[in-house]
Amino acid sequence: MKKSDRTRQDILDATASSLATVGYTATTVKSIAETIGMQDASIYYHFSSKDELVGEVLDIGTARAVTAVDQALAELHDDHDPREALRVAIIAHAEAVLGGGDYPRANVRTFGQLPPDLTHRHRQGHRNYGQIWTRLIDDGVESGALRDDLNRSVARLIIIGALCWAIEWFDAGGEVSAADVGEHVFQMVVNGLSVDQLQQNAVSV
Amino acid sequence: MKKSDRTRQDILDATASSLATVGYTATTVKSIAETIGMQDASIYYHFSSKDELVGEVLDIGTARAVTAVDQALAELHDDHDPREALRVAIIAHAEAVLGGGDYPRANVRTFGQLPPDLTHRHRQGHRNYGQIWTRLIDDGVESGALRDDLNRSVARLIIIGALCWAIEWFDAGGEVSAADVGEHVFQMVVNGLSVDQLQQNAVSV
DNA sequence: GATTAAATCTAGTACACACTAGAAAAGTCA
DNA sequence: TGACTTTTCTAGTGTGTACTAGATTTAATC
Repeated sequence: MKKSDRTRQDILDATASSLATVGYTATTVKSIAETIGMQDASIYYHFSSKDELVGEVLDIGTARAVTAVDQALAELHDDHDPREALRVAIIAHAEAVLGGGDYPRANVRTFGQLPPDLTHRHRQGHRNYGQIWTRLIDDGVESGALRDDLNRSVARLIIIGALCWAIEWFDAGGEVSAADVGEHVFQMVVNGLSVDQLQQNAVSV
Repeated sequence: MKKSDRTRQDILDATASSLATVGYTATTVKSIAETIGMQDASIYYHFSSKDELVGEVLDIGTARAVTAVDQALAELHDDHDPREALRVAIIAHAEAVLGGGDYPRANVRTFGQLPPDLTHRHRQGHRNYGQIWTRLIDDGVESGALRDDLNRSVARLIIIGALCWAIEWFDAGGEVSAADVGEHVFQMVVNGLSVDQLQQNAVSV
């Protein structure tokens, strides 16, 4: 029993790592097996198919991303500014997807290249994740902290998109940290790049 | 001679359409041939390999995106606000990639799922495209219109990322147009979502 | 209309892939 | 140690892929 669980975990880890770095197609059962020093056929003792294995990795990935954001939000004070909640969530997402483990990265990296079955399987998970952000934006608008003249759904997708796409260019070993990327996204989408009156005053004070 | 050119164009079009909708792996030589009513082997009379064909499609895609943005910028007045240039470029990009033809869409859609050779082949094209945006941001910062406290490279990549990822959720038949998405990205990253003093004044006037 | 060139097709090859069947090995426990 | 279970391996199958060779048809030219 113990042996099986450990091997199973090794397979999941190797798959997550491969998906996160080379994507779905280049992640072959054979390459996974080689990574952990097994024959490819042995994988099928633990998982009935490649897609079941990949599906499980992606499930773990979404769960971890949700947990990371939820946890960050839970640490806020009760009377926080809605913008601060957005900031905390954005940075948590950035750290989970860019700096975190292979599982959330595998999720974002393989988005758009999965076979229809797997895409469908994770639709609900993505919807749940989206709802966290929907609530954050709704809170901001309804409290008067965020503008009400933009389409909230579009705004939500733009924020998530900016964060997800960062996986394509982010360099884990570079000078810019995952949290830095999150902070930049927050500064841009909430405060804006423009030098406006408020900010000019703030600087001159 | 004429026949060959037309067939060649049909192959390119079918490939662009397939890449834009189902991605690189699901775009097979056989499926391309079926789309235009040919045998798969006949493709090889016009192109020496799948990747040469795909490469040509992607070249056309980048060229069209660059042209779209350049053209939009060329129509600006000489004494335009740097923010207006950014706005025009963002909307042009959004329309080219979301509302435009299959070629630019194929580019974004297949990003991150191409074999190494093809990725390398297009690195220079992407770099050139990025420089357009680098200049736009530099102009904005140096003229004092945009904030100087953020990493310009990160800011550039976040803007492009938000636009590129939109391809994953944008619905061409929906209520929100490609230009709307561009306008939202501009409003968010330049003016920000936050209701600040300036905007409150503007509303109250 | 005959000759040549261009374009497409038929029929295959070779290979990588996910996956299977059954034998062999490794581990477990009396 | 010996019987049993769990795990892994060896050796394959079938399928889909990019791609090739050579015959065959279609179009252009004189």
